[in-house]
Amino acid sequence: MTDKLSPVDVSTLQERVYLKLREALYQGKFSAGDTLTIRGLAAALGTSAMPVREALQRLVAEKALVQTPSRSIRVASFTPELFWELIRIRMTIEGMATQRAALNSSPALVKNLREINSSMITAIKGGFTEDVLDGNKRFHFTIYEAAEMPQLIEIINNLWLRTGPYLGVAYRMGYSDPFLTGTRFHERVVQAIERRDGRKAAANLKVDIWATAKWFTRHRIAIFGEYEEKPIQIAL
Amino acid sequence: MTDKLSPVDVSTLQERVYLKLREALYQGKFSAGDTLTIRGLAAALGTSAMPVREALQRLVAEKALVQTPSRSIRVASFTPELFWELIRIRMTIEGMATQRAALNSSPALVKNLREINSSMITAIKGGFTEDVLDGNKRFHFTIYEAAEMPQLIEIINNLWLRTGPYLGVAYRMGYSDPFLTGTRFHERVVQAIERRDGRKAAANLKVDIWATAKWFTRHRIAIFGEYEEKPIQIAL
DNA sequence: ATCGTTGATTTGTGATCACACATTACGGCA
DNA sequence: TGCCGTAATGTGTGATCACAAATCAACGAT
Repeated sequence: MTDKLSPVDVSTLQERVYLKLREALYQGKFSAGDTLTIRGLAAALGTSAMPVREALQRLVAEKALVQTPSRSIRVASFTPELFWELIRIRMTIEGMATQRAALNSSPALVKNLREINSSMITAIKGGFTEDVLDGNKRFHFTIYEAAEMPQLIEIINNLWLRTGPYLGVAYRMGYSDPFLTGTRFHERVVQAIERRDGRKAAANLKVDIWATAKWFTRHRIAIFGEYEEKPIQIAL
Repeated sequence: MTDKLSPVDVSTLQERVYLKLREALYQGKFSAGDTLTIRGLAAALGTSAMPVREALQRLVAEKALVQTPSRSIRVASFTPELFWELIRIRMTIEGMATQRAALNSSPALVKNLREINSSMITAIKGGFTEDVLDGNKRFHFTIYEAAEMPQLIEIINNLWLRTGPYLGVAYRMGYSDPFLTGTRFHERVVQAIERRDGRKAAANLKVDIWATAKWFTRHRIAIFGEYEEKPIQIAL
């Protein structure tokens, strides 16, 4: 009898506000350097200041937002140096997760990854850019889940949140080429996972991350806020 | 004229409360599983509830504290699985930082590290356990600073905060043997950095982390809260 | 004795307000 | 026109309060 009941929503208002803002950041609805005000967001979301305030501070703690010395809250913006540092960190950490995932390889996992990847390809050809973004995220995190390291996934999630606005930029501009080349690396990752070759899997995944990042700087996408000094292009 | 003035403290109350709680966690003044109440801490610190509330939520966002489904806030406690996962993550990330630090090696850095390490040894022999803890942290972070990756340091800092209570346990018990063996690995790390051998440096640092963690489980230190189910001892 | 119930107390959440500081706009003076 | 005080507005911080949910204690029934 009781098993027919689905759990009711017991989340707090603060939590829902947090998720909403997080989602908006992921989708690049805010651009780097934007100032977010408590009262402004509270009015927009139809709540009081309190929940917004706590959600914002949580995002600041997660480094998705930054607080200026004058205590106003802005969307984090990168210098090229910080951007490439983050990419290097992602390559190391997500490479680690991939390596462990390969050890836990199973036919079901491989099949699942292949399906996601091919659905990505059709989404790219069809021009459904939002599906492409979603598929890319699903592909990566399906691997990371397979590593069975919950704390590591939390960390990776946080890193993605920081780079989130970037992919959103590509989405807005209608670009999808970096993802198309990405699917080729994805296939190589899957093949390595299939053979339980952790090193190869990690190596190809790192190339995927690197190639995508490289594409952004090659196209000089406006991801570096003008708030920072010296937005110089650097080679890896 | 104005250069004679030193800057005044412009930090917020919330920030000072946060730092105080963080420090307490580092020193292991709270034990795993303890419940922290807003009003209780506010009374103890002589502030209102507001700053405490925000400091606690920041620590929750950083995973130093956890929030139960009933929304009470506790000091995070580990299962052995989560503990070893964290150690593995630390080995990878801090290994990465060490590798890059070796590339930025300089005679000054090597000299500095040797001094810290030898001061650690005398602190151990003298029984100044607090200095030992401090020296160990200084040794590691001097290396990580040399990597010149600010975001990476933030991440490492957070990982140390999560494992913080543990070293505090050793401090309370008056143990210092894990640190004595640690200084031997430290010396090997320094030698590798001196030769700019990133791989060797990272490898020895990983062993240092692993050996310290191993010591804790070998001595069955009570680091795993009874709040969790199945606190089983596992081998790496 | 064990379990469920009831009541008292504690606790987190969210709203509202006062205040100090930051930011902006305006206006006068060089 | 350019610069600098000054007023006006906006904004984060911290305090306080109301409320619902959780926790704990005492009590009674089985």
